[in-house]
Amino acid sequence: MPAILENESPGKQPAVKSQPRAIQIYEAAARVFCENGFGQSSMSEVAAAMNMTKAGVYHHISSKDELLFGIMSYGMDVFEERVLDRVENIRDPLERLRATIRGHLLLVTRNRTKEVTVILNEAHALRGEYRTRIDRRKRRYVRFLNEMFRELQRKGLVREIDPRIATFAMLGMINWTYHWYSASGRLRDTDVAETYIDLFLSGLLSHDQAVPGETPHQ
Amino acid sequence: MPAILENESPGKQPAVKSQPRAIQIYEAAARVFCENGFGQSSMSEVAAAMNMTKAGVYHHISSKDELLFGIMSYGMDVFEERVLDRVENIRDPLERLRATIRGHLLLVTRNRTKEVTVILNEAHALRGEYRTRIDRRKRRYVRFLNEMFRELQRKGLVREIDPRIATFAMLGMINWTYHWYSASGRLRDTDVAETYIDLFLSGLLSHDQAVPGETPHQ
DNA sequence: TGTAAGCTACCGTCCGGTCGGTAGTTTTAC
DNA sequence: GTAAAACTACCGACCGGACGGTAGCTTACA
Repeated sequence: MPAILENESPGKQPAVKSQPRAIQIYEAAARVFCENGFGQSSMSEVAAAMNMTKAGVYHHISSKDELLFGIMSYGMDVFEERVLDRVENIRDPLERLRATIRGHLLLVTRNRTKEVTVILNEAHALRGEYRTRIDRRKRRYVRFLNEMFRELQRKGLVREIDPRIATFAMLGMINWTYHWYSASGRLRDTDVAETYIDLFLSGLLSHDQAVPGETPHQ
Repeated sequence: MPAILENESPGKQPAVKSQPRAIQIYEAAARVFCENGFGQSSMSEVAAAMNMTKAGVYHHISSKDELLFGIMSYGMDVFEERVLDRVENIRDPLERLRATIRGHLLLVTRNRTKEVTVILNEAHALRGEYRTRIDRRKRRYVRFLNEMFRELQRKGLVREIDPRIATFAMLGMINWTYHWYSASGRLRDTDVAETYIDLFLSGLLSHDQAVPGETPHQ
C-alpha cells in the first residue's frame, strides 16, 4: 500500500490506481452534460450514467452547480498540465505557437475526456464565484497567447496584426472543432492540426499573390 | 392557430408593419435563452421578458421546443436573406469569400437579433425532426463554402488545402466571436471583419518568409 | 358581435436535494 | 488477537417547489 493519502491537499493525485470516485463522476457527468446540455440534464441521469442512485452521487458532491464547477476545474487541470505547462517554456516563439495549436486541438478532438468540451459549451451556465474562478484560468491562457503574438511581432517573425484579434481567431478556429470533428470520420485529427498550423501561419492565398493590398482582378 | 411546423412553403413574412407578435416573442426569447441557456430558462422568464403571462405566450406558440425551433428557423431566415442569398451570385470567388466573411461576422457581432447566437449555442438542445430540419439548412451553407474553396483552387487562386478543413476553420473563427466580442469593447466589428479576411487569406507570417517548410531558427 | 390576444388559476410531473439507515472496511483500545 | 467504534460509500423513500402546459374567462377592437 502506497504511503499516505492526503486527499485534501490541492496538489496532484498520484493516479496510480483507478481514478478516485469524484473524478469518475466528473467524467460520467461531463459525458451526460455534453450530450444533452447542462440545463437539460438531470442529476438522476448523471447517477444512471454512474450506475448509482442520485443520493449516492450526492455523497460525493454538494450540488449540481458545484459538480459543473468541479468538471470545469478538472478540465482546466488537464488542459494546463497537458498543453499550457508544456509549451510555455519552448524558446522559439514560432515553434511554441505550433506546439500550442497542435496540443490544444488534439485535446479537443481526442474525446477521451469530455471536460474540455463542457468548459467550451457551458461557460454561461456557471455563475458567481465559480464563474469568476474559471474565467481567471481561461484568461491566463488568453494572456499567454497575446504575449506570444506580441513577441513574434517584436522579433519581426509575423505581420503587424492586432494580437487580440489573432488570439481570438486562433481560439475560435480550434475551439469550434468540437462542433464538427468526429474521430470516426474521414479526417485524421493530426492532419487537421497540421493544416490549421499551416493555414493560420501562411494563410489561404497562393504564395505568388499573397499581397496584403487589393486583389488582382482575375 | 399559428403553428410553426406548417410554414415550410410560405418562407418569408411580409414584415411591413411592426413585427408580428410571434417574431417579437422569438426575439425576446432568444435574448433570454442567450443569457441563461435554453435548459436553464423557464417559459415564465420568456413571458416576463415580453411583459406577458406564460399563458399569453402559449397563445402564440405550442411548446418550448417548438419555440426554440421557431427562433432558429427565424435566425436561419435572417442569415440566408442578409448573407447567403446576397453573396451567392458574386462572380469573383475571392470577392465572394471576402463578402461572406464580412457578412457572416457582422451578423454575429451586431446583437440586434440574438437568434443567430441561439443557433450556435443551443444546437444540441434541438431534437428529432426539428434538429434535422435546421441541420439541413446549415449544411447548405457548409456546401456553399466547400464549393467556393474548390472553385478557388481550380482557378489557382488559393493553395491546395483540404476544402473541408478550410471551411471549418473559417466557420470556427467567425462563429466563435459571439463568445468574446462586445459592441461596447475597444474593438470595432468592422475592423475585426477586415482583420479576419486578411488573416484567413494571407496568414500570420511576414511575407518575406511565408514559406511552407521549416522555420528559420531565430 | 365575432375573434384574436390576454389573463387568472390551476394541474401533474419531475427536479434538485435530504434523511435515516446499512453493509463493509478500517482504526482504535486493551 | 479481537471486538467495539468510527468511517466510507451507498441506497430507498421522500420533500418542497418549480416547471411546462392547460382550461376557461375577459378584454379590445374590427
